[in-house]
Amino acid sequence: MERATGDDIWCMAEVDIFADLSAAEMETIAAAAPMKTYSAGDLLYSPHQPVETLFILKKGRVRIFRISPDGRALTTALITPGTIFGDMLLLGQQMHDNFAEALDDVVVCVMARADVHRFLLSDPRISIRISEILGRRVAELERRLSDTVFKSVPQRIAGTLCLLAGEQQKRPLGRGVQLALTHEQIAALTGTSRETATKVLGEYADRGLLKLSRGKVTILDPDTITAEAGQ
Amino acid sequence: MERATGDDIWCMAEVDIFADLSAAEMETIAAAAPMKTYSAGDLLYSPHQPVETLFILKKGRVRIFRISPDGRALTTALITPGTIFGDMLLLGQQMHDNFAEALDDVVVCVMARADVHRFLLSDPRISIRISEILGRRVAELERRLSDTVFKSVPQRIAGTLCLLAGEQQKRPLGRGVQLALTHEQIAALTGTSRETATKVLGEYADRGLLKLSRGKVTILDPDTITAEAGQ
DNA sequence: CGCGAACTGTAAGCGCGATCACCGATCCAC
DNA sequence: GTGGATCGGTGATCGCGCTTACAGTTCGCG
Repeated sequence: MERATGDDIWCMAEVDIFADLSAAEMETIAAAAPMKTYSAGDLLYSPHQPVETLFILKKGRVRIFRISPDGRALTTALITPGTIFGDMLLLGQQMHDNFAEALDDVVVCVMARADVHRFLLSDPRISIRISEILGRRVAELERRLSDTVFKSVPQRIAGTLCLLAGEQQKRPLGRGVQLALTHEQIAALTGTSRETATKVLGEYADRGLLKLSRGKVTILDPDTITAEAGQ
Repeated sequence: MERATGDDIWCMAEVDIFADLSAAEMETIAAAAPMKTYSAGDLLYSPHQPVETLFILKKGRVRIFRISPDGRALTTALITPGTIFGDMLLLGQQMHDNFAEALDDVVVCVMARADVHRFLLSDPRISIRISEILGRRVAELERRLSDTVFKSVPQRIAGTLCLLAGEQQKRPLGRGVQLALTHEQIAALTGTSRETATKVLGEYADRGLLKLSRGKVTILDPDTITAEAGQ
C-alpha cells in the first residue's frame, strides 16, 4: 500500500504542473489517476476512438500526429516523460484529428474528464501551469509553421535534430547526443518524404556532422548542425 | 464619469473570458486596463520593441506575423474584436519573434503584466477560459501546419477564405460574404507568394466562385469553395 | 538459421510554386 | 487633377523536393 502510494507520488512529483502542491494534495490527485501501459506501436487514441481523458506520461515516448487524405503522416508533437497530453476536448474544443501512438513501451497515468475539472482547472496553481504549457505549445507550433513556410528541408531537419537533442539532454547541447528516430519518423516530424530525409541525413553524415545507424542518429558536430538550421 | 465606467464595462462584457464575472468585478478589472488607439499600419509590438502587456481588442483588426530572414512575412493569426492577445511572455515563455500590426484603425485595452497575474491568472473562472483560448489556438495552428504540409496552395487559399468568412459572420456561411483583404494579405496568411495568390484567386473568380475588387474578396459560391478546400 | 518485415540507400523524372521582371489600374494626398 | 504609392495582373524561367521504382541491409522471430 505504502509502496503503491509512493509510486504514485513519484509519478506526480516528476510532473512540473504539480510542483506547487503538497505531498498530501498529490496523493489525492494520484488516487484519481490510475496507471496504464501500452506497447510500442499501440494507439492511445485516434479520431475514431477519441478519449475523454488526460494522460500524464511516466515512461517512454508518445507521438501526436495527423494523417492526410492520401495517407501521409505529420507528427505535431513528441511527448516526453513528465508531460501531460490528451485529446484536449477537456479544454473546450475537439481536436479530433489527432492520433497518439506509443513510440516505445509506455506507462501513463490516466485522469477522467470530471477529475480534470475538479482537481486541475479549479486550482489556480495548476491551471496557471496548464496555461504555461499551452503557451509553450503555441510558440512551438508557430515556430514550426513559419519554418515549414520559410526554410528548406535540410534546414528544417537540422533544426529539428537540434531541438530534440537539446530537450533530450538539457543544457548546452554537447557532441554525441543520440536520437532514437528512424528516417521515416524524422520525415514525419519535418513534413517531408522519407526519401529526401534519407538523402539529407546522408549528406550531413558525409560531412561528418552526424553518424547514422539503424533507427538512430548521433550528433557529432552540434555547432555546425545548429548553424545549418539557419537562426 | 459614469459614461466612462459604462464604456469600460462595454469593453469587458464583449470579451468572453469575462463572461462569468459580475458587473462590479468587471469594473475593477476595467479600471486596470486603459484604452489605447492605433492607426492602420501601426505596429503594436515587435521583436525589437517587445511589450509586457496583454491587449484586449475592442475595435478593428490586428494581425500577428513573423518575418523570414529574407523579408517574407507569414501571418499566424488575425485578431478580431473581443479577443485577447499579447506577447504572451506573461504565460512564461517569450514568443518574441512576433510582430503585431493594426490592419485597420484599432482600439485596444491594455493590461500590465502584474495586473494580468493579479486579476486573470489567479481567478479560476478566468484562467480556465484562457486555457480554452490557448487550446483553440493550438488546434488552429495544428490545422494550419498540417494544411501547409498536405494541401496545395489553391486548397489552402480556399480553406482560409472559408474559415475567415465563417468566423466573420457566424453560422452557416451564406453567399456574398465580403472579406477585406488584399492578395498580399491572403498570401501572407497561406504561406505563398503574392503572385500565385493573384493567379489562384483569378481562377476562382473566372469560375464564378468569387468576386474580386481592390482590397476585397466576395464569396459567391460558398459550397463549391468549401469543397475546393478539400475536407 | 532462415524468412519476412522494417529500415536504409539511390536515381530518374517532373510538376508545383517561387522568383524575376514588368505594366496597368486604382486610390489617396496635396 | 496630377504624382506617387499601393494594388492587381501576367508571363518566363528554374529549382526544390515529391514521386516512383527498386536494391541492399539489419533486425526480430519462429
